[in-house]
Amino acid sequence: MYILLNFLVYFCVVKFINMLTKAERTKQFILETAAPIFNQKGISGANIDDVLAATKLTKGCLYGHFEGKEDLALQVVDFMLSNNGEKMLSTIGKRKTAKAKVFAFLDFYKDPLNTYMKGGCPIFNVAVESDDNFPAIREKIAGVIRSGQEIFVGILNQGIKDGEFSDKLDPAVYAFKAVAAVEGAVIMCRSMNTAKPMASLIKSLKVDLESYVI
Amino acid sequence: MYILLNFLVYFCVVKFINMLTKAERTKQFILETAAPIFNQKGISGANIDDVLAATKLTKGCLYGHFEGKEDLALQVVDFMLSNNGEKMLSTIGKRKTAKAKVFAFLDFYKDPLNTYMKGGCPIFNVAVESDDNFPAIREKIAGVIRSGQEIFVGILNQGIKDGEFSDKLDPAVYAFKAVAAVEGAVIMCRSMNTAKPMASLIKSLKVDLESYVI
DNA sequence: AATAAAATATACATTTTAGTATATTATTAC
DNA sequence: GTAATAATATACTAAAATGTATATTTTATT
Repeated sequence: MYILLNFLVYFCVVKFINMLTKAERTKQFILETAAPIFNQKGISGANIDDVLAATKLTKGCLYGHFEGKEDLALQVVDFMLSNNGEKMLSTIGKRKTAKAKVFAFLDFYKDPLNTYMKGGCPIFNVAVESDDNFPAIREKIAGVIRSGQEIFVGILNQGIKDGEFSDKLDPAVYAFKAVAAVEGAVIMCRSMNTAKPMASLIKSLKVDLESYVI
Repeated sequence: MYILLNFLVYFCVVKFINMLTKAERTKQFILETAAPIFNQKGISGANIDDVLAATKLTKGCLYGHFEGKEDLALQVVDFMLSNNGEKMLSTIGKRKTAKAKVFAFLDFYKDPLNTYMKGGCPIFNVAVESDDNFPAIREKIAGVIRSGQEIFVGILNQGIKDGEFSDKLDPAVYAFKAVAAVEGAVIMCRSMNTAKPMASLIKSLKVDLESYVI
């Protein structure tokens, strides 16, 4: 009788609800909470005590899940990157045509002062900090940028193949330019504390692409 | 006789050569040496001992010239910004036409792996780190970006006035796009450890402008 | 319900970094 | 040339950050 009850409780609470053990959930919670701290303060600027204060956990707990600050930083970066990737893919995935996908990508950046994760784009934030200091992380970021470019180029190529775009369009050049511009703009807008120039930039990048629409 | 000699030595060594007192030169030397450290490691990542090691000076000396790390960081940022501004203005100033000025600006960024100051563009490096953490510095950067945009827009407007460009060109939009793209590209290239995409980007931005040339 | 294993809390130790007091040396101006 | 002043060096203190040992509590399984 009691055994059955306990099993039920265990099943409902632990397994059925999310299939995650307590420890796994705690670790995930730490990563989720630490991510915006690292994204805002940077890897060097963020510190363990910030994370402990935000999570209201203790050192014993944190060090039970992570070997140290370096390990935490690395996993936080991984978390931010996969998080960002998911969000971007789902944004683009909702659209059918190549043009719609590109437009959705551009619109993703329309509000640089209120990024989905506080502190701006994690990819570029980490890119700037890691290029000279953290070679392992730099390589990780490089991989993300490269694969992002590949996806973007793939979309444009598909557009050409489908007759959406003229073959005068150079996918690699447009993809690089669009990402560079929009990300550079995020940084400029955040510094100047205004989203205004971003709107015209996105419009302009759309016009550029439109000029290749058949 | 000795008085004359001393006066001569003083005049030649201290005044004639550079008009700077020893202390002023030391301070300048500290700023010059600290700048690339801060530019590479960031404000949070850089520390006093790094600067002491690089300058081979001692704490007593450094704290004689700066109130503390915060003061040093602030003055290093100022140094980097004015340094960058001078370099850019001299680059642009050498050119006569608006088109040549813009092209010179773009070419300034052609080698993102070997920036004139180690660590990439100081403006954007500091912009990324300061946007959430150092409001005073953020405002300083914002001012530099704004005045940079004004200068760029001024050049384009002059170009329109002089009949170099069609008045279909929107100076504010092009200026913002060019800076955002080229700076975003610096970050991407540095992360991926290749300057290659930058070349096509610059070419593309030049082609964009050419389309407005009358 | 009981127990082993895992997760978390507490208190402490270590390391790193920033900052200061004082002594020494060099510079400047007479 | 010398005295006053400023610059620099040395040795120490203070604070902040990371990391650890151990105790306690919670979770997961029977």
